Amino acid sequence: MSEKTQDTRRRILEATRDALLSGEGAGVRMADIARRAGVSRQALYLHFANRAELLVATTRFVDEEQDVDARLAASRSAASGRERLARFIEAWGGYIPEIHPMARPLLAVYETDDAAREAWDDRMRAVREGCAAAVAALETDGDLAPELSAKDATDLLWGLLSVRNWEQWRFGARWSQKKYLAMVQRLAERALVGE
Amino acid sequence: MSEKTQDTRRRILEATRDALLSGEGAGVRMADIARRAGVSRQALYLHFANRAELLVATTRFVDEEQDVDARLAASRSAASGRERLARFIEAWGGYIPEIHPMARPLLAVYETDDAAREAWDDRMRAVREGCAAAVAALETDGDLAPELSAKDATDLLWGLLSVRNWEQWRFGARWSQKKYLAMVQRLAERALVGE
DNA sequence: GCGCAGATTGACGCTGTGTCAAGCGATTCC
DNA sequence: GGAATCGCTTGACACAGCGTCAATCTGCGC
Repeated sequence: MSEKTQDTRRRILEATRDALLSGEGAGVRMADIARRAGVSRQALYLHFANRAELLVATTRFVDEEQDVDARLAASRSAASGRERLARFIEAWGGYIPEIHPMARPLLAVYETDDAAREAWDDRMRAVREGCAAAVAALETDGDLAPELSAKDATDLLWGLLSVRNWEQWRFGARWSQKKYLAMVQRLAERALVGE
Repeated sequence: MSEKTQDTRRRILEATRDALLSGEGAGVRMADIARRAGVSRQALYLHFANRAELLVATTRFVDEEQDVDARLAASRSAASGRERLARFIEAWGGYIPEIHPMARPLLAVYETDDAAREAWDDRMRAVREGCAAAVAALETDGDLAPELSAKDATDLLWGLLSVRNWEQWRFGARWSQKKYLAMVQRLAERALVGE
């Protein structure tokens, strides 16, 4: 891959990100992206096999820009399990709004597009690992509700922190981001921590 | 509308329901439905303006068959607020699996199709009313967590009981329907009821 | 100057939705 | 018994958007 290749590729990714962020939402077409990148529609296919792959690459690109790993890692330094849980929710819940514009079109084709599903599931598995780590920390402290297995607690938390739930509460119920975070914190605490 | 018209319409609705139930999922095409109904593809358009409208009509049709209103109403006879909450979760949570095959393709076009969004939102508003009633009953008993307003509690419950959450826990986490119900019951109790 | 990589251009195939016009059989109306 | 009407069929078509292909162009390394 030459420097030029990398440059074009980058421009395409930025164009995709910007197109998605510009509010068009799920209706962003390959032709739109190409125009925005100042490149022919066919050039997109020289760099990405199809639309799904391009979307996936774009989420990864944005993840790197935003340094999501570092954000999620921050919760690791928490002193207690309960604090770690809170820090993780804060980190992930605060990150959702940033990736949501990218996530939306991906979710829109989730059912019909194998590549999109694969990519989304892959990212969500990473979130689940974060959930599992927080639950493990709780368990170590003896703070995990005794009636919950670690697996069930992880899945419970994972579900609470889903992007779909964020959409539901943020837009369906019209909660502010701040309120969303506060409510989910409270909910997770009550759901996972033993009395 | 003649008897024959009604008959054809009914056959189309049944064919749509069956096609959706037969596992094809969201990928059911107009042509498939027509073939199954033993009718020309164009006949579908004589009865329904477009695909979304047909899907919407099918969910209504199934709702009537299943008598969803009666199911949800059953919770109304509960003696206490807490029992009413439990009965409502049981009724709605138990109904989701039945309508899910119909709901899936509707949700798939939710973003792009106004009619579908309208219809789905309408049905979900009905669920929210059920949530609000359960929360009101809790409040009357003085069992609602004091830090929650009735509205927030309603939205919280509404979110927990969303179809997306059911999908997440049922398929993402691979919980059984029984486990889903038990977990959501526990979660709702802890989330809404004051100590 | 040669050759190749990266990009462009323009055309095409495909799928699935929705539209249109002509026609056909059964029922109804007088 | 003929005409009008209704419900449906048949076959063709337009359109959007994705993905593909072949031919061509441009610029760089050597």
